[in-house]
Amino acid sequence: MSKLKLSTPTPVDPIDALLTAHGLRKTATGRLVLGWFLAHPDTSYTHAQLLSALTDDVSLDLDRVTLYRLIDRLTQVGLVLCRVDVKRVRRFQAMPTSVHAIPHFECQSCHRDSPLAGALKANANDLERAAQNALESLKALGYQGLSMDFAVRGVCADCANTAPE
Amino acid sequence: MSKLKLSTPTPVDPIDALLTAHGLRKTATGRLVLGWFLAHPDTSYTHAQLLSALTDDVSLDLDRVTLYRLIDRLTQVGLVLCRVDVKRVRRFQAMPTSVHAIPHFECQSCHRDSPLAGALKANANDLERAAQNALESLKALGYQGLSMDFAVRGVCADCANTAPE
DNA sequence: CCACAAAATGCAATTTAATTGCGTTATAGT
DNA sequence: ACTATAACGCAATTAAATTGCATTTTGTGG
Repeated sequence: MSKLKLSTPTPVDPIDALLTAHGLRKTATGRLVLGWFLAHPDTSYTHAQLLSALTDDVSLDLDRVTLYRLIDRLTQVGLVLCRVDVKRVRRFQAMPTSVHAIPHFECQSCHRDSPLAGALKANANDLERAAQNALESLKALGYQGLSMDFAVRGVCADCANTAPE
Repeated sequence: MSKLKLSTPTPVDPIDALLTAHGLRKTATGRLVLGWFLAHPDTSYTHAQLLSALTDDVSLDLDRVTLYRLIDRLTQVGLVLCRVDVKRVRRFQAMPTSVHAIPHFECQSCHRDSPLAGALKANANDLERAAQNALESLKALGYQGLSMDFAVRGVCADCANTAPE
């Protein structure tokens, strides 16, 4: 089998490609940070966690503010997903490519955030299907980089029982 | 028609009843604040908004910290719903009695938070039904004061089009 | 390859929501 | 009425995130 000449003589780094495709510059930190997110899909980090992870694991030494601004750029163009957790802290992760709604419960008494997969056994599938369809509709309308978050808030059974009556 | 003697000689204020039923004391501020929430269902307030609303409309003059702690108590027992908005600020409202999932979209580019009712025309009903069923399951399991929040995050069509390409 | 405008970086100072400590006052239960 | 406990008010503090500004790096056009 004969060797094929690559269409691009200089092989393109997929991360660089993403950066330029979204109008961002190819800086050392930009590559490392986006690389980190892509290497850890489905995991979300606070700004502080990300900062220490980068310094420890990638020995990237950058300023807090620089990281804030870089993350801002990444979220603005839809490469990174940002949500605010129950403790009012932003959490960042790679924008998922295929998404499902993962229902979770936030107890206002014990402040625990727990998945509802177990409690919703029967309904989970319906919910998932409805959510997927909704997502498709939005995509068709031009929305990009979609991620769903289905939250239920209240008082969990444990706290309700421990309650004053 | 003869007058009936009330079962409770001293008529019970519904707000007082709620307070005691949830193990809270009947203080002047507690009554006023819970009263305000119940008088404005489906409307959420930040701590600052609530504070000025109370001083302006009910001429209740209380300390910031006191309001924080009072709201904490009300949310802990499930009388008040607390969520964190996209600007990382807590928003409080009366815990809804009958709830539906109101899908909304948070754009990570323009930071607008818009309802998805329009965009989801076709899917809204399915989603609503699935959500309602899920809620019923949770109620049966002992969860209390349930409220749903269905959030979709990403880049809205407007921002995606204005993008660098 | 060089120059120059625009974007990215680092550091210091600041903003804002929310929390903690503590002495005082009001409420509930006996 | 009396007492333990919860609620209150004030001052000080915490923690995440933002802003301003001077300096360096990146992309682009000659």
